[in-house]
Amino acid sequence: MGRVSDAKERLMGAVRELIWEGSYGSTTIDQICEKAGVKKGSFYYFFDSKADLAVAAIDEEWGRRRTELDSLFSPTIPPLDRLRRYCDYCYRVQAEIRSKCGCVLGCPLFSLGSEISTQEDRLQKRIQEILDQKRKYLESAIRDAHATGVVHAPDAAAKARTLFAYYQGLLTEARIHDKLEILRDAVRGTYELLGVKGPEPVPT
Amino acid sequence: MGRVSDAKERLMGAVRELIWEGSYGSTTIDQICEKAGVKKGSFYYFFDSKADLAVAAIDEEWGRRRTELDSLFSPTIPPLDRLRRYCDYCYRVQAEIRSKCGCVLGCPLFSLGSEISTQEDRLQKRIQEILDQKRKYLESAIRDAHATGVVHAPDAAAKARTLFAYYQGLLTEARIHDKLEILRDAVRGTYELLGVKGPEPVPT
DNA sequence: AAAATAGTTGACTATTTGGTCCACTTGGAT
DNA sequence: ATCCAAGTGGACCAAATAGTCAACTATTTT
Repeated sequence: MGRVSDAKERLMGAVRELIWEGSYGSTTIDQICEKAGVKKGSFYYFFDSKADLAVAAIDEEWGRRRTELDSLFSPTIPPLDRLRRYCDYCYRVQAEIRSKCGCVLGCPLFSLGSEISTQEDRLQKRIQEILDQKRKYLESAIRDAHATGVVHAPDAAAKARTLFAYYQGLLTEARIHDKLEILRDAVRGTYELLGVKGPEPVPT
Repeated sequence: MGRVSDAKERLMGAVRELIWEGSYGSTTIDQICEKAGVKKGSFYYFFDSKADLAVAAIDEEWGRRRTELDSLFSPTIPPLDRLRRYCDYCYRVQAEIRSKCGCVLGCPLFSLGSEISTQEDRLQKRIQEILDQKRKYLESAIRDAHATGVVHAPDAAAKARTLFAYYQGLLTEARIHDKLEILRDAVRGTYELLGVKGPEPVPT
């Protein structure tokens, strides 16, 4: 009933782009509204604040990403292949964003989480939760790899933390140096970190 | 000749603290001036802008840090010990900052570099340079470790990039989750990543 | 067609912010 | 002692910013 609108979605899209391309602190509500083609009155009709919008925008995006990760990390795929394909996926995502906006932008959640760690409690909590969920994908892949005997990782959770820190570090380095090629190391680094026996697969 | 002052130093100290505890985008010139006990007129007497001050503040701090790193990574120390001691050092620094301001804050350069990657070109360049220099410490330790035969790392530069990404990822995770204990993994992760043969030393 | 609901608009306010200006003060060199 | 370079203070400005509000419009329900 009543009028219908996609202004809410446009606002979420706008804030995602602005934060990812720039930063949370440097994007203003006016900018968000302009990019979304929405007046401030409507902004405050849908959201209480920038932080409120950011939480909603992140949740929406995570819903989409999760289904992609679910398929990348499907238990039907050999565990090491999951990791290899995840590295490829990250590379492709970054390559795409670079060709679209001219810069490598890294992981939006990690950058945002780092930026606002001491501010915006609600937002921070949500980011922590999502990052924890992302790490779970690695953890189960590593556990399966251990069970298969292809790597030695009796403590899959610990290895996953290590691998996750490495991935996020790499992605952030790619952002800081605006260099896509940095991500080319991901597969090799993964294999080294996991101590994979046997020849490394050819990079794709 | 003329009047003397440490206002410049106070401003650099203030901006460092504010950016580290919060973020670049969220710290205003007014805040910096207040924290430093300096009026805006004096601010603009010494610096052109927030970015200009940030560059100066970073350079000054790097000068101090470098001498500490030089001693930590002294070639007279066995290469793996250098890395172990560096991990300890990072832990101590973070523990200290936490007891001082209540939060784990991670690596200020890395967080800042990620935040402003698409803005503030001059500042960004400087951060890239310093991060590159920091990585060199790891690189030479790894090269020495390879020469000693204690690890197999024919491409020391590549290994250093991997290890550096891991460290920075870990530090940023510690900031995001405000958990010091995350850093406890650093030594183990280092050994796994380098594929160190032999028993891991007891954690300190 | 009327009423109720959902969303839009633009004008408005108050505050914060970056930045300027210049008279003034302070301390060292002569 | 006095001159003058180095540094200070604070008033002031314009723009940017967050946030409010009431009148208005469009769509669905009855």
